[in-house]
Amino acid sequence: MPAHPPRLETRPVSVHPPRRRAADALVTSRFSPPKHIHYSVGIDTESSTAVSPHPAGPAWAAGTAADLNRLHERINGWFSETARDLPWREPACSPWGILVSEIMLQQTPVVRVLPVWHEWLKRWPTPAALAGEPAGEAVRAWGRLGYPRRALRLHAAAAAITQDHSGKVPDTYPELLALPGVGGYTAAAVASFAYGRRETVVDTNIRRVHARLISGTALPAPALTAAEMRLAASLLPADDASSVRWNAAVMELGALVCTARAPKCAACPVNDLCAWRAAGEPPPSYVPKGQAWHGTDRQVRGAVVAVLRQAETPVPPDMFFHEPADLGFAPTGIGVPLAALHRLNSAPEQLERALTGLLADGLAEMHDGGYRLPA
DNA sequence: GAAGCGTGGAC
DNA sequence: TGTCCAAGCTT
Repeated sequence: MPAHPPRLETRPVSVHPPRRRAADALVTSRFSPPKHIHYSVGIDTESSTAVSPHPAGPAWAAGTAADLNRLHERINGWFSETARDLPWREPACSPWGILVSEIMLQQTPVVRVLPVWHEWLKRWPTPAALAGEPAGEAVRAWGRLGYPRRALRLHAAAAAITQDHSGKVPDTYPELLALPGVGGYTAAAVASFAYGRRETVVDTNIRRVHARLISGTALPAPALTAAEMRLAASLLPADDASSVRWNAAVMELGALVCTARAPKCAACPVNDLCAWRAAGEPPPSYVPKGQAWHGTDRQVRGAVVAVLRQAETPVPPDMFFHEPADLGFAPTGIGVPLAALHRLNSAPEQLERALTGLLADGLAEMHDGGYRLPA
């Protein structure tokens, strides 16, 4: 059955912008609302599940324009007072800086990204600068952020931007989506935050806020659904500037207040409107399965990449399969990650799988009979 | 659609 | 200590 867009009822509503404090200058300047906002409120009239309240939810969720405006006012006001002064939110931050931040922030906490992001932008202030160096340098500079394939893809994205976009980060969703390592979330986030476009940004924070506030559930579904996208789109303010601010504000609310564990409902600007609270905070309907770590191939891969990051010359296979002490390595330099690798006591087959996988993924290559990061 | 992919802080 | 989880993407 062909998909078709839901019918939308729209009507303009004017709202006053929240008061602005001097301390929020950095944040509010990038996410500055217009003097008079005219929301064109979209209500999904065909897919009632998208915006319908939890049966026990408060009256606001009837989905009227006034209700939606209340949400916008409250959450935007909270954002003005509470938003963190992150460097990629500064008006002077380039689209490249924002793209780099979005890739680094995938599955990775802000506090760990900050120092690496600063070093990265200092060393490679433009996509062309990064594209001009070997991919292995990107993996090295990635440090211990995790998921080093992201570094590889960011390097590939820089090359694509340099070759196909004259060195300028593209400003439309489809062009961004075509870049390596850029999926639906990141494409929408860069188009919104770097270029001020009206895009429906949906990340894990926003999904969780919507799940609780609107749907009345403790957690969103295991995977992003079409209904969630429709809901997010229906909540998005109509004009570009307001939509950008709303995207950032809801994400920040999920990151700081509406957290996965122990949400700080007392500090929430919309706690009286929350369907999940009104329903008595029912527990999640499913238990998310945590990722195993100890003893896994992933753990071995990580330890091997740590060795390659430290190595200045190709690493012979023997060094992975034998005790570093037996090979005469002091517990310094490359001896440190080697010792860590051997403490894992992984089976030779597991080590073999890790090395083979790294070669297949382009995170390692053979040179002079040894393994090294891609040159 | 499910599985695979890193890392370290918080509780 | 072990478990959970963080601005996802790719195959």
